[in-house]
Amino acid sequence: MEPAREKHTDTKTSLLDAAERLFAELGIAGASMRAVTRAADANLAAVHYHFGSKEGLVRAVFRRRLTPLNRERIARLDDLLATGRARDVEAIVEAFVGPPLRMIGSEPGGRAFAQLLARAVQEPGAGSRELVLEEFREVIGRFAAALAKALPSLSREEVLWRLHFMIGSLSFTAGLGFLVERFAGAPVATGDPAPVIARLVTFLTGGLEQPPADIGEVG
Amino acid sequence: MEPAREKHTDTKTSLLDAAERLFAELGIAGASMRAVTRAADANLAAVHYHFGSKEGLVRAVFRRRLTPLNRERIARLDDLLATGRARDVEAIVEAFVGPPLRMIGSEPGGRAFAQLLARAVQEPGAGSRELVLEEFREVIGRFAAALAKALPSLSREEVLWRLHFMIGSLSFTAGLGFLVERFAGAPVATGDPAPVIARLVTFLTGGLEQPPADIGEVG
DNA sequence: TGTAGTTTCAAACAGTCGTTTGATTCACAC
DNA sequence: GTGTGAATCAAACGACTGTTTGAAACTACA
Repeated sequence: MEPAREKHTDTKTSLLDAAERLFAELGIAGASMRAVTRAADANLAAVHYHFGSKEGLVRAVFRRRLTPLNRERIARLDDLLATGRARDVEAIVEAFVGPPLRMIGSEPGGRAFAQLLARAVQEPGAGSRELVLEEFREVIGRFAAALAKALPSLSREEVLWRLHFMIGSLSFTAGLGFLVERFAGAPVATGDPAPVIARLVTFLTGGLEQPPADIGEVG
Repeated sequence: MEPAREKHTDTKTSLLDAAERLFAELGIAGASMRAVTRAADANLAAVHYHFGSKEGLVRAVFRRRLTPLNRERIARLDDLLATGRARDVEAIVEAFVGPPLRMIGSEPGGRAFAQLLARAVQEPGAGSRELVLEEFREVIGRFAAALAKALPSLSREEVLWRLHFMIGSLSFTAGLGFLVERFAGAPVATGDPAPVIARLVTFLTGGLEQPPADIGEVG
């Protein structure tokens, strides 16, 4: 009755790849299981056999990339702290935004997954938001603490807000380079994310290093 | 055969209000017309009578708020340019992010619409992305030009990228304050968006005023 | 070759989707 | 009253949704 544990992952990964791509293109709600299984050259019932339900497939798609991604972020942060660069804001920012943006250029389904991830945080239903937030909890906590130490003039609340703004820029950028493409005609260099990372790190570092905002006076 | 032009807007606005709320809560694909018409105390066929189709309803929901919102942004920018504050980056930023964030606190469905808008830019299908981008075209162009003049050390491409990052932070913030709420327990002051606006303006101004990123060296 | 267990398959399940229809009700001019 | 077009209504359309079923195909060990 129970499906095999870690054996023939052939159709399983085919389903994950197809789901990743179609979820990104059509949205989670918009990608039907028939479309996913057709794209994966698998039978309609294969999803329920391997993942139990559509929601199970969604969770598996996210976990496959999100867990190692956040592991890399934390490893990079640990490396910074171990080598005495705990006050290097730019390096901390790079450790946060670098891995996901590099994933876009390196791994095959990276771009699709980045789009999917950017949308999932705000997309309701399917429990994708809760899952993503749970996967992010440790990373957020670690980087918030690191930024608080690197920017001692900021209150903890201020640090969290700026981390929030930072995630916003990253999410928007990871999701699409469309805005620049669309409004500038600038041929965004797909494949090499290094310039985008450099620009984003510069921008975010400037914002993080600002003196605390004066929120006393209300217009 | 043709529906009346600008007459009984009663059920029409009821449908718009209900659709705005449900689209934000459940997503555009997730909110069925049956749910919308039930929430609006209207007949199922009312949507097709007044808006032609679900896509027509979606477009109407966006247009109702987006057009005056962008008009206000441009009016504020014009005011800045007319009063000799063309180099005041902080004021330009405020003119861009202030109106949508203030809308959240002031108008009844403002919060729902902000959520909806934040998602629509990245949500595929239903043509909502194209519609929103079209509504934003003029605003993006105007603010890109203004920022380019206020920040003469930046190339046009660099300005567009930073505007892109800026929109990302704004979109993420307008969509939800959930991150700060979730990870800090900080009771985000709903109703009064002034502190959030002040924090965001400070952050973005710091990022915009950074010297150009060195994208020559690739790690 | 026999048999147990994993995986795949076609077919159907009940339910929901957006849309359409044709009749009915309503407001208002004559 | 009569007539006219806007507005609302219940009911149904075909298509599509996620899920379930039970049999068939396949693999591997005896």
